[in-house]
Amino acid sequence: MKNEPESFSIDDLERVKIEPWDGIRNYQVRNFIRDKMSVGDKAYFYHSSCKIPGIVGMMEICSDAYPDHTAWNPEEHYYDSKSDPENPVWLMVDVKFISKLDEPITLQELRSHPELENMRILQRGNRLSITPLDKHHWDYIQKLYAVS
DNA sequence: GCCAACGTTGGC
DNA sequence: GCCAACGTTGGC
Repeated sequence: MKNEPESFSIDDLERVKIEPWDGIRNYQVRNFIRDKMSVGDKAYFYHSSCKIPGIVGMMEICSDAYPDHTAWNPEEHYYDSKSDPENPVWLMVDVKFISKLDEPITLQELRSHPELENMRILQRGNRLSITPLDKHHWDYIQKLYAVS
């Protein structure tokens, strides 16, 4: 799950422990959190659009998908007139902090492992802020995680 | 700041 | 339904 650390970082999550992952405004990503995610699933937190992009920690999904109310408020940056309480187009999930890496697993490092080359987040042109991970990719990164 | 890649929008 | 134009993402 990607986020720009300037808006919300792993340190922020460590501080608040649980956070609604709001602001999803892409249908593929919405369908993914709605249909494929379950409470108890784990996710890597990835910092994007920053000096050293990469995996910085781990978290757990701790809610089902529910309406993203920030889409209803014209004051909000992610306001979207298509969505309202009667017809909530956009959804979010709550995530819970698990751990933070002392040293991030950088994008550069991820790319250096041929075992990971098919990971969605590493594909050219991938723009989805949340991407599913194959189990073998998750497990492989777990090994990198253990030594970071 | 640049630019490739992609999703969305809207005219037709 | 097509597709050009536009906005956004995100690495570099």
